[in-house]
Amino acid sequence: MPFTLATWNINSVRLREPIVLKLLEDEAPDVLCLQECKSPVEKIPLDGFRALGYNYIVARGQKGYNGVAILSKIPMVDAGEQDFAALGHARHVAGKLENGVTIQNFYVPAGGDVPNREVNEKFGQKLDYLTDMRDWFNADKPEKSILVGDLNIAPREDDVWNHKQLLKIVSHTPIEVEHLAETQDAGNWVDITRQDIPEGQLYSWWSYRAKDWAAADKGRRLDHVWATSDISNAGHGSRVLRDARGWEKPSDHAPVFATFDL
DNA sequence: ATGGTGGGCGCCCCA
Repeated sequence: MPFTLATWNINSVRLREPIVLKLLEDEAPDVLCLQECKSPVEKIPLDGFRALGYNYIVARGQKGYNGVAILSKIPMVDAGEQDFAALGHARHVAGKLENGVTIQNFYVPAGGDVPNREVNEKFGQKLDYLTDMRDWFNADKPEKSILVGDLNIAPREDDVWNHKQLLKIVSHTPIEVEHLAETQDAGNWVDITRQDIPEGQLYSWWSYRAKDWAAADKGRRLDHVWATSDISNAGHGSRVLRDARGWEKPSDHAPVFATFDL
């Protein structure tokens, strides 16, 4: 059975309930993973999602910051969470679907402005978060799993608008890219988006601070869809719904899609 | 070198 999944950093699920509903109505993915919900779980507006058939929902939240959720039309038979790097943040939730696939949904710390853990605690927390992910995957190798989320790292030269100009900018520094690669290797994860779209510039985030985000097109690919190597061949049809960045009251991220024939 | 915008919360944090 083929199923389609999307991941979207929504930057407040309460403020942007209308565009979440629009995405679910227009595109109808079987599974939608959200990050930066910025809401306690009990204040997430679930009724509208349920009315569209997303009856299986797991979420983790806290007041004002972070927060992740998985909305699914496919029954979920198990759920879990991990507090990587012991930050006490709602940055991870996992759900096992009835079809045997496990979804890992992550919101990796952004890491602040200065790429030096000696002077910027947040950068150290970001690296530690990735190291903890790596160790977790090494200790318990994932199988038949899909990892999605805002990983806050654009690893490839063509994942950013200007590689040289961003080498010292948090999200594209070599040490972050190295940490991400170690995490990816530890879980035998395959980058499905780049398996499908191997060539060319590809972004999923554009800053709010640009006068005209589309004209400037100074984007970064921060949002990812990975799959374990045992199911990576089933992945296809990846795309970034760039249009959503131009919707009414948009998130600064666009949704990333992939389809799996399993 | 800097400031630009946006969300949540409440006199400032975070992205």
